Amino acid sequence: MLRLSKLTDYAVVVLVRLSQANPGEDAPHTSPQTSPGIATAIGIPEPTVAKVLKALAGSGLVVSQRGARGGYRLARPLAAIPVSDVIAAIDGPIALTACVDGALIACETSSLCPVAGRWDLVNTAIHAALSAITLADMAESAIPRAFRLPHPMQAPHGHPAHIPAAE
Amino acid sequence: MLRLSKLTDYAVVVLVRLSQANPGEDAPHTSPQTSPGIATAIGIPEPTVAKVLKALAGSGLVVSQRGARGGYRLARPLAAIPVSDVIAAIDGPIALTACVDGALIACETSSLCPVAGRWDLVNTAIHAALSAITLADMAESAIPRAFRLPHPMQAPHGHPAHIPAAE
DNA sequence: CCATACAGGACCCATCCGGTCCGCTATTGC
DNA sequence: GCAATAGCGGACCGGATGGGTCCTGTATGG
Repeated sequence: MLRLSKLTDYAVVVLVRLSQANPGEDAPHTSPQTSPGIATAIGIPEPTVAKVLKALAGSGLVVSQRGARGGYRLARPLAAIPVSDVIAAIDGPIALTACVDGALIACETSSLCPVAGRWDLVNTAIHAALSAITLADMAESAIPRAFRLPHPMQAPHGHPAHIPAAE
Repeated sequence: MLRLSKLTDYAVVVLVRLSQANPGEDAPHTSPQTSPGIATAIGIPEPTVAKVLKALAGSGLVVSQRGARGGYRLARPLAAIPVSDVIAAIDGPIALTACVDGALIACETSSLCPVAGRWDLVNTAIHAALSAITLADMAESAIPRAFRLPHPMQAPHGHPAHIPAAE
């Protein structure tokens, strides 16, 4: 459950990649990265990357430069991008059910609304949890696990830490 | 995004309903409620309610009594049931992406795994947030809003507080 | 003026989920 | 002991959603 779209996952990868080739976020004169370039770098089909980038640009997470020598650039450093923003950019606003607060019209029509509880209570909690985690936190594991401090968490499992080597 | 299934919503309604006709949880001699009875009470098709009840019973949230005069009863009071349990019972374990920790085989095969971040970080945070909210918290709004204490939360909007009157 | 690269659509297909139905088993009451 | 009740477990189907692709337009730089 709570399945978030694969696109969101891609978005994180794209944003991290964007930050990697953008050493100085305060240096906007860095040449932007093209979507085909990013696609080949991270091993995701280009149209999909383009779609993700478009959504990201629409939400203001990245800035786009049209025309030749155009491309995308991070609008904010990773540390200033909570995952909630990424999710909202790709999958739409964070809401667990359709009957959150905008669907009261549908609730009015049916005399007995099957909603017994305030799901927005849950929504708020989830949004808060998601806002507390930034992309910088998630990107921390993108570096080889061997170089990371031994955390008291579970042993290394899964995630071969996305290798952008096959560029 | 973060769409949780309608079934989960139903599960909450069913559980709340179960608690309503179970005034004393410490009195197990109360006659259980049948799924068709609950279905007509809350206005949800019986097969669907039955499916929800089955999943709930499988996860131990409710106890079932087979045979004639059988039915379902709450295994725990609402205050002891976090929403995370309900979600896990209906929608399966709480995990945002398919590549959480069991899909490392698929990650090994592809040389470049599109996962740049540790989503389980997010998963853990969400699980914690969801575990902190119990059904009792959500059921609080099932009673008429006018009778509730003035909370510093947002103004009353949506959710006509599920009316089980059309029984 | 042309090549590049984003913008914004439409579009198709696989998958999943909500919903229904069937036969089976267990228990109670007559 | 029989029959009715009610949960159990599965299969099954249709609609909706999302992942993925493609095409046309537009803006920019050489």
